[in-house]
Amino acid sequence: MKEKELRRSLAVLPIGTVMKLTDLSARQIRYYEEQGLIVPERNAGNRRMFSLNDIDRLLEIKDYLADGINMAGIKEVYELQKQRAKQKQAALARPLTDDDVRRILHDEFLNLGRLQSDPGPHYPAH
DNA sequence: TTTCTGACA
DNA sequence: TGTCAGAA
Repeated sequence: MKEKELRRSLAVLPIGTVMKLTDLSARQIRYYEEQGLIVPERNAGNRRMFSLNDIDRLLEIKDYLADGINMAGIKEVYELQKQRAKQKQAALARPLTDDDVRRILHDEFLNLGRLQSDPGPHYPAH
C-alpha cells in the first residue's frame, strides 16, 4: 500500500491543471505557497509542479477559507497537524495516555472557534 | 502558449 | 485578490 502514497506524491501537474481541478486562481495558489501552506516542486523551467496530495491540500485550504478561517488560522491548523504527526510517532514507543488524547481533542475544538477570520460577523458554527 | 515574479490605477 | 508588464 506504499505505491499509492508514492504516486499521490508525484508532482506532475502544472498550475493550469491545478486551477481547473481546484477552481482557485493562479494568484491564490501562488499566495498560499508564499504562506507556506503548500510546497509544490519546481521543474527545470522553474514551473511549479503539483502532486495529487497538493490538490487535496488546496481543496482543504479552500474549505477552511469557506468556513471563515484565515491564513494564520490555517497555518496553525497545519502546525498542530505536524505536532500531531510527531506525537503519533512517539505513540509507537509510548502509547497515548488518556491525558494526551484529552489535550489533543481539547485544542482541536478550541481552535475552530478561535481562528474565525477577524472581519466576519457571521457565525455558521451554530 | 503557459507560467514566473513583482507591483499597484 | 485581480491584473498588468516583461521575461523565459
